[in-house]
Amino acid sequence: MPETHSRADRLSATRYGNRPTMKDVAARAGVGLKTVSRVVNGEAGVTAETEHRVKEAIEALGFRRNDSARVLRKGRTASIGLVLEDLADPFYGPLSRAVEEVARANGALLINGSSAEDPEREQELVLALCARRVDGLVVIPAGDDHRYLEPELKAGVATVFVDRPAGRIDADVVLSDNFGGARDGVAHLIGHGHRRIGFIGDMPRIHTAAERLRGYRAAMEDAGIAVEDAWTSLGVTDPERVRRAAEEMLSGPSPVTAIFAGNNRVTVTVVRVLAEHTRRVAFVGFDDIELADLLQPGVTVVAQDAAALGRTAAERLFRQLDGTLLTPERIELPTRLITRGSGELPPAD
Amino acid sequence: MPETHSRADRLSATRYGNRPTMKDVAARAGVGLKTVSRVVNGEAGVTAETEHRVKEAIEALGFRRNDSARVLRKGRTASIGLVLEDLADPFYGPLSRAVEEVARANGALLINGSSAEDPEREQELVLALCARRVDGLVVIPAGDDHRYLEPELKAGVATVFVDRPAGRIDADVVLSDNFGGARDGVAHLIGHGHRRIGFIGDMPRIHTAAERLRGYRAAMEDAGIAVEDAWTSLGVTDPERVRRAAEEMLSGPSPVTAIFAGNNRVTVTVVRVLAEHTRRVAFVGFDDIELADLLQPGVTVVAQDAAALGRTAAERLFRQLDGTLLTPERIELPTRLITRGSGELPPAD
DNA sequence: CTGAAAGCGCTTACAG
DNA sequence: CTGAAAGCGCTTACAG
Repeated sequence: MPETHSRADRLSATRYGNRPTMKDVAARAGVGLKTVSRVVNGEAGVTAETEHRVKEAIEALGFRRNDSARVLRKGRTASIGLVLEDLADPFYGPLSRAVEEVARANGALLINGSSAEDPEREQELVLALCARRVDGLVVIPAGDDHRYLEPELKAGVATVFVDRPAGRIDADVVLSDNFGGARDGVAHLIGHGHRRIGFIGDMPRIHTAAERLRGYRAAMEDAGIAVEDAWTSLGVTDPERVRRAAEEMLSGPSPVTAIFAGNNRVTVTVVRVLAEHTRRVAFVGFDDIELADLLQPGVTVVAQDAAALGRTAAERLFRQLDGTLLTPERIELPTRLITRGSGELPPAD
Repeated sequence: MPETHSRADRLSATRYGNRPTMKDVAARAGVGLKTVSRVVNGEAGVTAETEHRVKEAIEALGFRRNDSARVLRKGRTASIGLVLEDLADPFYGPLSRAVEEVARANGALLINGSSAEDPEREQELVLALCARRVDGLVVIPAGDDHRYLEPELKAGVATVFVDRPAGRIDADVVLSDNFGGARDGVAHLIGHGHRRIGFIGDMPRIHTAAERLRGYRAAMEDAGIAVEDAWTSLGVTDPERVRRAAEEMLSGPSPVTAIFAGNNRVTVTVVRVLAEHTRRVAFVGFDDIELADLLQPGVTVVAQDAAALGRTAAERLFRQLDGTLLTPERIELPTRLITRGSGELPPAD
């Protein structure tokens, strides 16, 4: 029969303080502290009879080892921190899950936090994680100066940056080929006859946004097309701003005939604007989005592999912790152009 | 000038053990341990001069308080655990983020884990979190027997279940009105003239799947329609199974004229199948999905508010920790029918 | 096979 | 205003 306890019961007990400890178990089983420790940790050198008595005491008291205390003594916490921009962004779901799986395979738990694209909040979070003595850190940085991490790195906190590089420190980084992906995507539009192509991206201080813009410019230059100021727009990716940017590019005397979107948030809004638009405008977006194949036309994208970014970063993190890895590296993962229709539309004029 | 340290340097230092401690700071500043503690924690009663000296020592040594040690002494860890099915599922992104925001507002960090819909893995994760002495737990359960949590609840670990109820224990739970939402969605199809309506859902052991099926049956019964066996299909939500289920319902001598999907994973696949289908089939899905408004026709859904689920649960968790909350409750959040076209199609015959 | 002592890095309770 | 001692719940190193 399961006993039931009212919440009042639970609270009357000063929480946490009155949980049974190894000392309580030892007293009840009539053995020494170290013997309990041996049984709890499955160490050898305990007679079956003693072990049995200890296990009974553990069961009877509802003992559960306090890993906080263990950690203090052992040095490693078996936990890693993941700092990203926004847990709610679909791009980070598969990335987080991949990091978690690698952590799990290495016996570690994952502490997660969103920086909300705020450098101060990033630093606050990272340092809170360091204070908890996480063994390692996977960081999608919001800021561009990470010298605040120097003492931590020196103290041995493993660190890998993902999606964007670290600023002003030497650290491992795993990212997508943002430049090449954007260049290919824009070249694809040019290949389909477009010359007036717009670029709408995230804030220029964000590394991926800057790189993708650079890719756009490179493709245009390769084709000998001079980019007009009115064709590029960088800024926050909220729907209102992106919508305005798209509508401006699409109006006026010589509107763009194609748009390249700098990330998934931008894509969602631009696709909406284009759906309301009468003239057909070609479109390619960076990042794949769900159901992109079912829209009319299907949405052509430059896809990056978010899970692979997370997996690669986490694996490097644990290799740092093993001591296998000695030199910080920059790893670039390829992107993939997926053609579905929107990027293959010819210019409307 | 930022110094740079090779990874080898960092590793040669026995990690973690050789971080400066308060004792080191005290020695360097020529003060007692308690004085350092006072400065670090911003407590009153330290002269400006002493404080200054301590701060200099902290800076020089790169001291960062070890919160693991602090936690051991204080009792509360200022961290909460969130166990969900799959971090990569877009339904859980906004939910996690909402839990994180509430945690942050209460000064707590979030430890995150995926159960992968496996009851054993859920238990393993939950107990690992308890061993870390998280202050509270937000659980989207995979299993249906949570008696293993009894000792933890008794010890004062705050706990709130979300999306699905706890099994065999008395605990707070926050969920959507799965029954009512599904019933309304199916009634909507019936209102548009459908009588042969299919239901494709998740595994029947999952509470939400069972409730939504019950809602489907209730709507059919209210309309006096006898449900044929071939019209319902429950099981894993991977694309192959769902596709097969949909195709079977749509073929044969008297196919369904409408389909109700039990969750977002099912919706994505069914919408794909219907897009390939020549005959027009009406559709309503449980859970909203991105870009649903841009498909042809727009996808009518029964939307639940994932962020509200997370926020409500986390807020209750902290109210438990305050001692404000005394009786476990079941909170049901309403769903909302969003009509976009697919659910308003008339029967094809 | 078993256990007493010391210590991990902090905070608490107390004394000066 | 300041600090020495004890203790949080474990593990480590050692002795029997």
